[in-house]
Parts: sequence; C-alpha cells; structure tokens
Amino acid sequence: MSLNYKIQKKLIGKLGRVGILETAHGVIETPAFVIVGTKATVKSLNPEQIKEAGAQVVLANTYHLYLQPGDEAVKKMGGLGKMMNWKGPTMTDSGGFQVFSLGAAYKKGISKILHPVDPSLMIPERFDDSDAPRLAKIGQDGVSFTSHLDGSIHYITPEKSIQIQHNLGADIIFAFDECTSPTEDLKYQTEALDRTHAWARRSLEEHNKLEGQKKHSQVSLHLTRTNRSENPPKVFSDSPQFLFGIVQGGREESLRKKSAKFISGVEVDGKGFDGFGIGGSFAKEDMSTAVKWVNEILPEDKPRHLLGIGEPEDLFMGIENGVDLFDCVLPTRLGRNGTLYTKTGKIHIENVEFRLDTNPVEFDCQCYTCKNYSRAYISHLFRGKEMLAGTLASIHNVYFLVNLVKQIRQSILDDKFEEYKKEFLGKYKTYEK
RNA sequence: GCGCCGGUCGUAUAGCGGCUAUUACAGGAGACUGUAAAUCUCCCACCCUAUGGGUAUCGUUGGUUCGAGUCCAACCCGGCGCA
Repeated sequence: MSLNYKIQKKLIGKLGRVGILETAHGVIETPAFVIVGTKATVKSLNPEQIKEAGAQVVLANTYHLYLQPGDEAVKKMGGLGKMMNWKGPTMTDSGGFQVFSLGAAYKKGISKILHPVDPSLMIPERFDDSDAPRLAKIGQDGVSFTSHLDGSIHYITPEKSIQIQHNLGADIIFAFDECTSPTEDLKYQTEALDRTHAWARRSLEEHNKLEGQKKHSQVSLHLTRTNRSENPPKVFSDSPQFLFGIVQGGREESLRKKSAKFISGVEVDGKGFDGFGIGGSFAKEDMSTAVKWVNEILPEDKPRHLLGIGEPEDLFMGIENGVDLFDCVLPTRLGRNGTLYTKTGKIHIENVEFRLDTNPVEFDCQCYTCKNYSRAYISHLFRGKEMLAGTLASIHNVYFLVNLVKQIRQSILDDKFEEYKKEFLGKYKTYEK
C-alpha cells in the first residue's frame, strides 16, 4: 500500500506545488500547516477549537507519549487520534528532535533556529563538551535518554521508535534521526549523517515488517468478524501508516545533497519511504538554500515536510522551494506567552498600549477570537493569568498561520503567488533589531 | 492621657552594629521555530557626557559609635489595650 499524493498544480519556474494527500483519517490539502500536539493535546485547545481554527492535521511526539502515558496505554485507548478525540489525520515525530533538544542543545539556549546575534556559537571547530550535562546521549545504534519526568533511563533505537509509533497509530510517522546543531563542525555533521542514514534504513526495515504483520492481523480480524458479527472489533489502530524518511546534513551543500539522494533511494524489500522530512537546526540564512538543494533531488511525486518550521516568511520560502507540509510550535507557544500574529507583525498583547484597546486583534480576521473578543479583554486575561488567555491567543495564532498557508495555496491555484507574497511580506514586519 | 507594638521601593516582606538593603507580587519591556515552555530573561530611588559613572535612601530630628535601617532620646503617624 502506498501513500496517495496527487499534485494539482505547480508553481511555474519554482519547485512549489499544490496537492492533495490522502490518509485513512481524511485528506490534507497541501501545502499545509500541521499543528503540534506533542503530548496528544494541542496545548490549551480542544479538537473542536483546533478544527474551527482550520487545522487539518495534528503532530504528536513519540518520545513524550512513550514516557507518558506509554505507547501501550495509547494503543489500549484506541490509538492517538481516538484517544485525543481528533478525528482527522495525525502524525508523530520520531523522537529525533529530542536527540538534539535534550542532547547537544540541553541547557545551552540553542534552539531550532540559530540567531545571527550569537555568532560566538558558530566556532570553527567543535569544542569538546561531551562532559556537559545532557538528557540524551548518542550511542552506537541508538540514543540513551534520561527521562525528564523521573530520571529513568530509556534506550531508543530506530526499531524502538518505529515500534512505539506503530502503537501510537498515527497516519504518518517519521524515521528516527539525529537533528544536529548548526554549531557542529563538518566532521561531526558527516558522522551524524552516516548515523541518520543507517537509522533511516533500520526504521524502514522495521516499519515494513510491522506493516506486513498488520495486514495479517486485519485479515484475521475480518475472519473473526464474520463469525461474530454482533461485536465488530476495533480496527482503528490497524489503519495503514506511512513512513517519512528524514534528510539531514546541516548547512553543507554536499551533505544535504548526499542525504537527499540516500533517503530518496533507500529501499527495503523493494519498498522505500512514502514521503520525506527535512530536518536540522538552521541558521536562518542557511534554510532556503538547504531546502532548495534537497527538494531538487527528492522525487517530485512524494510529499515533503519541513520539520519544525513556521514563521510567515519561512512558509513562503518553503512553499516556493517545494515544501508541502510544515509543523511548528510557534502558534501555540507564542500564543500562551502573549504574542499574537497580525498582518503587520507580531504584537505583545500584554503591552500597556493594548490595555484599553477595544479593537479585535485583527479586524478582518475570521477566527473565533477576533470575531468575539477585544485586545483589551485578552490583555486583561493575560494580566490576570486566566486560562482562557492562552486558549484565545492560540486559536488566533493557529488560525493565522494555517490560514496563511491556505492563502498561499490558493494564490498558486490562481497564478498569483508572487503578487500575494509581495503583498503579504510588504506589510508584515519581521522583528529586526 | 497612659501602656504595648509597629513605621524599609506601588504592596507585602527580609534585615538584629560591618561596608552593594533581601525576596515576592504588582508594574515596564523583550525572547520563544519537529514543545523539559500557561515558560524564560532584563528593567523597576534619582542624575549624568550612560556595556560605564555619580548621588541618595529605611517616618522626622538629634545622639552614641571608627561605622547606624539596626542602639539611645524626643517628636510625628498607625494599630491594639487600659482609662
């Protein structure tokens, strides 16, 4: 069984395209902004609110759900989507990002995007900080994690990650990879890439094996059903799952291209990946070139997901360079922390200028928050530390980014991508200082 | 009127003779990109030629001391009790 992805229209002269991706739990119109729900919940939003904000698909996290409540528990509750009452498509990240965030980046203030203000981190040669405290340590064939919840040790291999993801039961799952820090030197990036490639093959192997078993179990379920028709078995977590391989390689052109070739070419028993993730922690200026290098090589007929990326300017960049899926924590994290997206840039709703501002966050925004509440009220909720603050702010931010990608998609269908890009980015002020 | 207790940043506090007056909240601003995040950082007496420098300040005024928010006295204000 292969993942059904159809291209509807291409962006002339660029790598961009508009398409449709079919999963067992519904269709994803691409390009699409995937909403992050790490622990099987989009923080502060219930599924009705996620849907009303326009989100099509939710991405949860393998490592976090493995630790709590445990993948077996999720399976027992009917799988990720059933458990969290999200009826649409779901995805799970493999835990590869935690190799970075709990490893090399642990307690260092380094994150997914390396800002140009801290060039001190871009030292030419990798300093030896293997003694630095970290919760993830890379071993020969997997990663040793120290649980941030109770200090227990867990060794995650590619096979283990895939097994967990099959128990979680998301429609689209990811190969176990190592997200590297942009501060690593070429030697380390090369070693890490070899590791990620070896892990990709092993992930694929395990996935193919488990998918094969699943078909058998579906047949047997079917047989049972004919015998005892009054109690149909739950087949939810037995729906087909599709595996995306992840391209890494840091900022190095040769490594990125090598990775794109390897990941798109690797096969186990004649079967390769159903789609691709593009991973890594970037310096902002490296991102567009890296995406372009990779997407020029990846097969056109399979979907591509730019992992963890999310600012408006990044979405335009990604889409015109052939990205179909984005996911990012920004709308919900910024929302909870009082920052709201507007067409002219981000605002801090707690700032004194909004305290008595009875306008909506944005006049022409169709989200639930903007249709019903004022800036002053939301500012008040944040100042009062009320729970509804994060909810209303997240609803707006999710709507803003999801809708932005939908608008970009429509602009491609209408042959107006360049105009729309120019119009939007002309008004939108990214933060500069 | 007498007695007791107390007056430290907007508020609440720490401080018990030793040099930079603590902490929290409130207030002001910022950060956040496959979520260890409803989190974190900075500012919050005044002045300046502002990655630094200067001057203040613990109700008021005196006093003791090398040195006082801290000890003493008087006064002012508040609370409680007794008349």
